[in-house]
Amino acid sequence: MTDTSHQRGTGADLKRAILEEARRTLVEQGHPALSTRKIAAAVGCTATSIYLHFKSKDALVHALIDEGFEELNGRLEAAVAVEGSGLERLQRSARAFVDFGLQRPTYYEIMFLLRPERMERYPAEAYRRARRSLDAFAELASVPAAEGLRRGTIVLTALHGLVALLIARRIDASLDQEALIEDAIRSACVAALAPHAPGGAS
Amino acid sequence: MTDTSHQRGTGADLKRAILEEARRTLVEQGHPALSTRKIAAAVGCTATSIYLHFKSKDALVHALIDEGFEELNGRLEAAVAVEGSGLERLQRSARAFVDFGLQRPTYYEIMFLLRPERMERYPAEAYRRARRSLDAFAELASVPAAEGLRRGTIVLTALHGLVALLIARRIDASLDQEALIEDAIRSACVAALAPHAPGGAS
DNA sequence: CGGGATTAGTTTACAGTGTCAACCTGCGTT
DNA sequence: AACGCAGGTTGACACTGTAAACTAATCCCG
Repeated sequence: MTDTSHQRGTGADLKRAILEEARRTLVEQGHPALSTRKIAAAVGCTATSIYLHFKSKDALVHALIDEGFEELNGRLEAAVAVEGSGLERLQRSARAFVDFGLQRPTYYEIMFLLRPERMERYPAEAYRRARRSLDAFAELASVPAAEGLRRGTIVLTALHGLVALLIARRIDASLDQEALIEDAIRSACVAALAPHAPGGAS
Repeated sequence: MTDTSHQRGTGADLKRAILEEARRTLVEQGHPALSTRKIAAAVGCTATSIYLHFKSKDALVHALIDEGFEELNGRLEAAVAVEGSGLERLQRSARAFVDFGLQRPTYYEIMFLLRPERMERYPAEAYRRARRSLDAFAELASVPAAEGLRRGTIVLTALHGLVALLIARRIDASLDQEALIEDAIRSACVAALAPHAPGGAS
């Protein structure tokens, strides 16, 4: 028998199992329900074993954050790829961003709603990947070209506010949610591509 | 001696002291640093004594949330009161909202960044007061009148996203923050007062 | 084939957290 | 004087993340 009672597979199997269980808990019960002990119990190991495969609980969450950005970036790339005017593509990207947030609220939470200064440093290289959504908006909103980053950031903040308040159920229930989203996206995107607002110099 | 060693004042004094200490901790160290035991130690009572004056830790946080909304509403009312065109007043209100968030980030956190479903029910009556900021925006943005609530909500979401990402330091550091805020506010407010976007029927 | 070194787990323990139940204590009232 | 109660305490429970020390199996090398 290769089965030695403890040690499932090479040990990388346990890591996979931990990650899977963490993902399931995240999706089904949200980030605050993530507990090393609960994961360990579900997976059949002790809580401390998790630390053999992840430096800390935060590191485990980072892995899930990466998954989230992978999916989000995929959606954004797909949205940008479709033909259309600049405004159309920007709007489609925005819609993809919002849809991701509403369809994967628990992922959105760990990706955008967690205060980063309360977590261990998210590795710089991963952080760069996390910024790709912003880059997408910046590129599409580069009407005066030099202002792409600012315009893109403004679009991102508007969308983030929309998603954050929707997820938190802080939006008046009497509003038609779909109409609200449509309208908010249109406002943000049109403003981003507007020629140039008067008042600011340079 | 009226001093009976334990029992400071009528007991309402202790409640005040607890609230003060909680406020100080919140402002100086943020919401996650709020701990019943730490507050108790600082105030000179036991952790459980807090529960004589507050139903739960959440109830204590609710009290702080109320304080926050009191200040925010005051600022908004002051901003609206100043004379000017509708756009000007809307922009000033928006600016007041953003300034509040940046100057009182820890208050902003418990008011808007905490997932409400994870807290005990915030009393309905208090919740109404919390909505006054939205009402302010809705009133100012009531260009087609019937759409005031939607337009106001969109302004609120845009501002919230801006503040949330600024507080979380998720905004590219190379951007001029002041210019970003100005631009974001202008975009949101102008869009809110735009005559009517084409495309949507009715 | 024998024997360290390494790997992958475990047990135990620590320092926290919010909160509940039981107990005590001194004051005001009847 | 006795009662009751408001306001406090002690101690406990069930959690949390994680560090230290220990154990058992495997791998590689001489």
